[in-house]
Amino acid sequence: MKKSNLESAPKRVARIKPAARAMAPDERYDANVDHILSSAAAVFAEKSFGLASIRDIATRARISFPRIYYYLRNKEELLYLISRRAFEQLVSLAESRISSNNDPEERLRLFIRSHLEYHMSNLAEMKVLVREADSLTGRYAADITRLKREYSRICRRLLEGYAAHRNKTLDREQTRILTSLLFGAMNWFYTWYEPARDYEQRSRIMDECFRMIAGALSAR
Amino acid sequence: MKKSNLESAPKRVARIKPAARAMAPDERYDANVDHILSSAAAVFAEKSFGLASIRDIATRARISFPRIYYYLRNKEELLYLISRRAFEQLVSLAESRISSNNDPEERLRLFIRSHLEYHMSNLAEMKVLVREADSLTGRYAADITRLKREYSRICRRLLEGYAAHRNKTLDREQTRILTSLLFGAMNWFYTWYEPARDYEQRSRIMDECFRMIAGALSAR
DNA sequence: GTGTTATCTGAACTATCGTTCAGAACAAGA
DNA sequence: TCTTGTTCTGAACGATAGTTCAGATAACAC
Repeated sequence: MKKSNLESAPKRVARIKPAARAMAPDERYDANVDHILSSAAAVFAEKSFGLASIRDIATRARISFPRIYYYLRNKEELLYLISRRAFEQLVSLAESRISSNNDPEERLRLFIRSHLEYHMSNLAEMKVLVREADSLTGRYAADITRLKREYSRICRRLLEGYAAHRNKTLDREQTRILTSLLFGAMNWFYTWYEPARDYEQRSRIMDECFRMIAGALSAR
Repeated sequence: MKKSNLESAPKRVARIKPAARAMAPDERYDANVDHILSSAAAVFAEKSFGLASIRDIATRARISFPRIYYYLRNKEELLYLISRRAFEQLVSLAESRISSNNDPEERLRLFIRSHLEYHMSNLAEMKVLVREADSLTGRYAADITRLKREYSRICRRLLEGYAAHRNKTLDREQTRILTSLLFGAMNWFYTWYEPARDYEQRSRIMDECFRMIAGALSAR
């Protein structure tokens, strides 16, 4: 049985940890892919995609390097799957959070919290997502671009909703600019966040971020 | 005569374009280094540091690849000098802009304008600066970190000055967080700026950016 | 047990990388 | 023209990259 991750998902048996004994075959296969992907994310985050080697990733994952090719097609697919997973998780996390509330202000705030919380607990993945945004090519790139646009649209809608709620009118350009500025502010996060120092500031950070984008609507 | 770019600057003769005939030897040497560095910046911006090869850079610069080693020590030094130049230019541009004004609000606005204008006219360099921030090692890395801190401190000071001017008190944490959010918003710029589409929006973008950070101080 | 299929790995292949170097080409002063 | 030092390049180096594959090993059905 072989891998083909762009279209469908194959399933088979393996084990990376002896502990993972009691799993069903499919679960183990998925767990192995997971383990490889998170190791790859860590290595890509540390050395960047271009400077990281398959052998580095295998070492970090504590497996032999040809084993990676049993589960994944090639190096680019590693990056693709890391990115896809991250975006899918971001989208579904955001959607589940904002669905619980109807107040436009609260919805925007929840989106920011959702994005930053995911960022804080998935620093390696986010670093990869942000830095390697255009290291993918062809269908891989197209696929990720689509997801990114989807995610971005959620944010833009929330911003529009919040503006309307405050009786401010934003034209297309303003909405686009403000959305980009907000994503910039949030995506820069991994460059300065140090868990040991900043963990207790988490909600303050999220508040400041909301306050900032909210404030951008004040003076008009 | 040889190169040594961490400490002092060497000088000698060469010519990359026949046009650059009338230059003095030192000027030509510097012009050649410049030409190599800006070609390297373009290639690093396009393919990332890790994926770009010396041969790619030489091709882009239309020179033979060993020639790069006549002027520069190694690949890392290319990245180092690109980064150092960019930061030095950013610092001196910002300083010359804000020195012309004493109003705290205008000074902050001028800093933002300065940063974004530089960004807009040096997209490749900024992309490299932002993405390859930690691809340097040892003294190279230490040197750039120092410059970055210096530049960042300028911004922080301006933010503090502006807050004081509006009778808001910011504690250390808030200042740090807001500075980081502002830099994030600005440094994300290269990911969405398309000259053909956005050139006319330049000052609007800078205004929105200022309004955003100014607005962050409003609601307290 | 045997057979079958899924899983894994050592070894090897080719390409390309960063870097070096011996010497060619060139410029300039004598 | 000859000399001297600077500038440039073709060719080559060792290292390491991504990837493949034949065969070893393990898992399971019978």
